[in-house]
Amino acid sequence: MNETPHRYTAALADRIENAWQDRWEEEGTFHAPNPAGSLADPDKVATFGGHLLVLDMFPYPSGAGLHIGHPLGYIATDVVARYNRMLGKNVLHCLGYDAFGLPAEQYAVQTGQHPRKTTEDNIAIMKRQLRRLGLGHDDRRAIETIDPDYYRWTQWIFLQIFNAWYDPDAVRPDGGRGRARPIADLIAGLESGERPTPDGQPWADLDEVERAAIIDGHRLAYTHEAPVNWAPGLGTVVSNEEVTNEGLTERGNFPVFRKNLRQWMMRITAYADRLADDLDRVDWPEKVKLMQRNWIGRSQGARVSFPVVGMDATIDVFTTRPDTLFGATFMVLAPEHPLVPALTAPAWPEGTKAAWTAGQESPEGAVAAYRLAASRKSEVERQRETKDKTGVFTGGYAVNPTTGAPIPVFIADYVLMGYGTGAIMAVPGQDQRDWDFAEEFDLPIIRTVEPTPDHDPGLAFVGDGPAINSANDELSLNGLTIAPAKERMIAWLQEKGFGEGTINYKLRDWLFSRQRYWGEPFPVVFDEHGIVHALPESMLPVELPDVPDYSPKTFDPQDNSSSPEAPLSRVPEWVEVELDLGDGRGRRRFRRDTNTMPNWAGSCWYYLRYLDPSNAASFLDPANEAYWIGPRDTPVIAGTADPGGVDLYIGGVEHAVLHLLYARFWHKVLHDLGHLTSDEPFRRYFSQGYIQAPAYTDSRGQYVEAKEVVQTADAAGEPVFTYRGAVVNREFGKIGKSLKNMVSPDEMYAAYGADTLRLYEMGMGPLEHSKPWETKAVVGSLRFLQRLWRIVIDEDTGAVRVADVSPDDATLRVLHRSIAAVREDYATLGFNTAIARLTELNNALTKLEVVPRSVAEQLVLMVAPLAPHIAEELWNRLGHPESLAYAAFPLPDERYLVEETVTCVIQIRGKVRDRVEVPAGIAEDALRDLVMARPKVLDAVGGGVRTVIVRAPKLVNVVPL
RNA sequence: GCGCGAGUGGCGGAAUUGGCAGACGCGCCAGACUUAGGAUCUGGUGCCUUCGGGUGUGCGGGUUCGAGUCCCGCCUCGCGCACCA
Repeated sequence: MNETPHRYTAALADRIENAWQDRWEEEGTFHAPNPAGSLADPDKVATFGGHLLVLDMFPYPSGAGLHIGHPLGYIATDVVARYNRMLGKNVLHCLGYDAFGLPAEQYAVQTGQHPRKTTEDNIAIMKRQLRRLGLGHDDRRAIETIDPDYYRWTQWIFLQIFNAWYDPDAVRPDGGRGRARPIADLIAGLESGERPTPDGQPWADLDEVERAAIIDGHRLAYTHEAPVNWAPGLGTVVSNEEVTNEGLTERGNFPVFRKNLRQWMMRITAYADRLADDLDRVDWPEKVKLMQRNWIGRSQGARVSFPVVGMDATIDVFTTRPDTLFGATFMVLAPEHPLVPALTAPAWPEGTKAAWTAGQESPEGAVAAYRLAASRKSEVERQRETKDKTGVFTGGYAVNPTTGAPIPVFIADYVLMGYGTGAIMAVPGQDQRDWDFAEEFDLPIIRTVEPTPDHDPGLAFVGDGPAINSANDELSLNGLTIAPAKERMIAWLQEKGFGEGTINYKLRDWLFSRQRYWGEPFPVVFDEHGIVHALPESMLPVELPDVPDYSPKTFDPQDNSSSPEAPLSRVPEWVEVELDLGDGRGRRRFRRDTNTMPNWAGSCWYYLRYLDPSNAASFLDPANEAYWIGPRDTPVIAGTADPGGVDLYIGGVEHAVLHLLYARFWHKVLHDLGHLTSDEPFRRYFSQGYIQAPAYTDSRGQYVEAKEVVQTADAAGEPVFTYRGAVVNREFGKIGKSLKNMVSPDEMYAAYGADTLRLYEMGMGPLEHSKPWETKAVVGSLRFLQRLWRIVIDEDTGAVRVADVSPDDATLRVLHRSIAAVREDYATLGFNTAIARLTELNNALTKLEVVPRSVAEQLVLMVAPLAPHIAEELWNRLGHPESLAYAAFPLPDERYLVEETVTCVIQIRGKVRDRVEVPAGIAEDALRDLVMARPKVLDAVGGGVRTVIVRAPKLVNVVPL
């Protein structure tokens, strides 16, 4: 230790890193000036050559602190940010905290403290851990969603949405149709009679409650009584997006039941088309675009009405295959379908088959039993019992409009109430599910598409082919393939009034209220008629009151008879208020809403507040919006209109259909209402991989503490892992408490320093890949920094050891090739290859007796985005008192990028057999002559030459006869 | 089942338009320094080999002077969706 007192060690790194972090903070090194508002510095803005907004996903401060997987994306954005500052751009990079929500509340309940206390404690821990990483954040913009100055604007945005409706006919600036408009426009239209009321009654004749119902039926945020996802074990309802495909809550894995409750909804379905279409205008991973498209689930088809026999009613279905309507031999309704009771016949009609009755005396008994059984099943059970078709006959019949034939109507749980109309026309010939049901219940099967000759006669035919058995007196589809047959059928349905072409979506409206304490209160009140009133802006924020007990009322997770109880309902003095809403009606008594917003609310717009964090007059100054995220002249996707938005958003793929969809929706509403020039929030999104760490299971399959596992090798040299003497099994998985494989960044800071950790995480492999963490490999990154240090600093004396000499030609070539490659790699997020190139240069300089100052300085500048502290320190010791944060990134000199001579590879029959140094500009003929005279070539072509391929100057391939 | 992505040394991973496979790092081997080394430094390291060479990018075919890269057919793994009408 003593012999090299100035070696770069973890201890030295610790001193250097802390010192630079202090200096950056004192000098406000990473403060990005705004064009307008409280952070404005227009003169400084003008000094930059362009601007860049890089964004990390909004972190949630967990109680456990960070693990080494968390910083991966933060380091990557920091490298991009630092690199772009060195290119002369005004770079905005900051980080705030998403602090409302379930986990904080659960942690608070567990520890018996107020969620504000635990949340703030957790933020403090996370801030310390992240500061130690040396991220170049503008700390003036570190917002927190729980801050009333922030959620005041979350509530304000909610009111914007509440006070808006979607006008599908309004023309947008981009020429498309459909946009949000102020609700006042709708009311004015209703008042003037320009817009009729739904049932045609004059507006003036309606009472207050009736009017409110009509208006609320159009609002983009509305309360609605409908089946929602109720999780008794969590004590709250959750959105569709928060239910896993196993029918469990994303948080906590609690069973979810459908329950009719009045809840806040967001009319995201109004934006379904734009949310799907505009994916074409953003630069996102195809995989994530696909996930959103699947979630929106747009499908083209037709709505068809089937008259019910003996009733003045129709069963409406949605189908993507109207061309197969002639083959519809029965219908199936979801058990919950509202028409079921009316359809159910008093007695089994003539022709009822035994299999249709489930052994019951009457249709009523059969239907009731089946509906009861279906209602008792949780989502999990319904998902699990796939394939086996069950159902019962209602005793009712509907008429196939093409044939006039009565067809039986069944209920079955393979038809879901939540999709389409909750009813289907069953076409067993062309749909395997219907085929299975038809076989099970002995129903007729009519093929209406000619199957291919090799098609299994025991299966439905879903492929394309000519229509058969598809004609009546007015219409014949026979011979047509699917696409024209659909067209013809839709035209006929429309003409006859039986249906029309339509588009169906899987996307449902967004359930927006939660029965929890730790969230934003709704900025609304209800009057004595139950009518919702928005609070005037002057009453914002509606602060979250203290409650005697903030823990949610939870129930047995399986108890679907329970109902949610919001903690805010425990403070009647807060709930019951007397207010003057400024509507000219004076002080009146109201009830506040005891629900709170989901934590998606705060994270739906945080990136907007980053742009103008302390604006008290507005959520965001338009000048700041236009500057940072306004649409660009050069579109991010060629051939489309640039949507504007964040330049680079890096984060995990887990929010592909949650946060990323919700944020796009809010952004579009705010755009429609004229608050934003951009119409997408994130013009470029990059999905990072995960860091996985080894986890170990013992003989019982239990996870054991990974830190205590010892690795040895058996006789064959294969690794063996033992825990307290017992052999354990290694696997790789997500880092965390559950797998007992936590690795904290604090451990890495202590053992190696932050720069080493940064370098290691960026060097592991492509950012988008998931890759295994290996603590023992981190030393490679430390060695890199030690060599870098040694290039500049004498390890014995601590003196700067570079010399003011001119670099030799070979060194200049390595240097400039590195500069060109590293620039390219930084621009494309290829950090692992950038590090490889820097390592090569570093190793080349290590071998020099005398290191030229100019080369060392350029290396230091190039390393700076990755390992900023050591770079700043070396830059400083090299005699530059200013921070290198805004120093110009090295430029490659073209002269050193072209080689004078290159190694030409000589292949014989495609195999490398010889090499020769040739001038880079050698002519093809000269090279051929030179190569053909080589002894190895002469040996090989004794029998004559078939052909010679010359790719001057790098390759010649000689093919002998 | 449908869709998407990926398979390269012991490991993580590199390879413009098809043109020297394995950059860079870990590990491993040898050496230096050292009382010591799980520090640091230097060199080596795909596999096989009779040391000439042979062989090699999941498997099988194809195109080409030449294929990790392009085409066809499989296999395996990962992710997403899934009774979506």
